[in-house]
Amino acid sequence: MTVENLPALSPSETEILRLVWQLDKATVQEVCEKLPAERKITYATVQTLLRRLEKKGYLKHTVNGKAHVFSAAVEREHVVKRSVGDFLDRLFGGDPIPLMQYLAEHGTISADDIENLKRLTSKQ
Amino acid sequence: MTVENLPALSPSETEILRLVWQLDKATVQEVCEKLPAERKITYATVQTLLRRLEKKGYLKHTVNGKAHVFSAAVEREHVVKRSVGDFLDRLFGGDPIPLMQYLAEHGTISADDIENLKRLTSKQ
DNA sequence: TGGCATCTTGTACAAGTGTACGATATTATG
DNA sequence: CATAATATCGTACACTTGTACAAGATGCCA
Repeated sequence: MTVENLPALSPSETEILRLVWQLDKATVQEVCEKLPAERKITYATVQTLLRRLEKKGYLKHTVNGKAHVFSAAVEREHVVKRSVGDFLDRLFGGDPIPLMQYLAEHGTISADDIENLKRLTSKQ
Repeated sequence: MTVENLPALSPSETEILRLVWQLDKATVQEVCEKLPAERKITYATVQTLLRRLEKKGYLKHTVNGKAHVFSAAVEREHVVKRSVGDFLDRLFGGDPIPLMQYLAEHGTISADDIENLKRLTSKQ
């Protein structure tokens, strides 16, 4: 399943999906624990979001005891690609340069980081 | 009015807002014309989105003849800052480096561009 | 085996979103 | 001034999203 055909991710769903990626496999509880403390959201809500992510095709689950263990059903790279692409289109008309510039100016990005990036791009 | 207090932008609203920025001032028609051809959306829909953007506080309008002329009510910089910040949080847990990397690897970004960015950051 | 703790499932519901029709107002034009 | 063209405004409506409760299922421990 390519990401292209899947329904779009809502902001909250994206957040949850990221945590599942980070944990590789995760139960509802584990995702809850990984949430930043200031993000007050109940177990039940996380559960619903995981369910929706599965229904949309982004996650699958296996059963372990009574708990569901969720994991990615599509490659993270693909999701990132589409998400960044969409974001870029909407906010910058598709041009990545202004975003790079913004990050370079306002992000906590050092000259070293950029040096590394430069190496990355020139290496192919 | 700082952007902080304003209701969040939906994807479609963001797209329309970007066009208004691009045009500086724009009527419904002008925004429609600026839309990419493959984006099939009616005049009425654009109108609604512009109205909602105004209601949310992102746009204001003056009247010229029978047409409304919309323009930004908040600084683009601020909106970009918040949008990028939110996006970064959701998809990358707030860390800009992976996004930079992604753009460097997959975007159409030349080594020259990066060189410029480097100059940008090291200059402060 | 009985119950506590923990899970999932079903369901809910208000608000937001994407999309747009129909009615009404306004302006330019013949 | 009548009318066509063009605007806006009110409204609609199905779908999504964010958030969550309540009820039923399941596994664990005494």
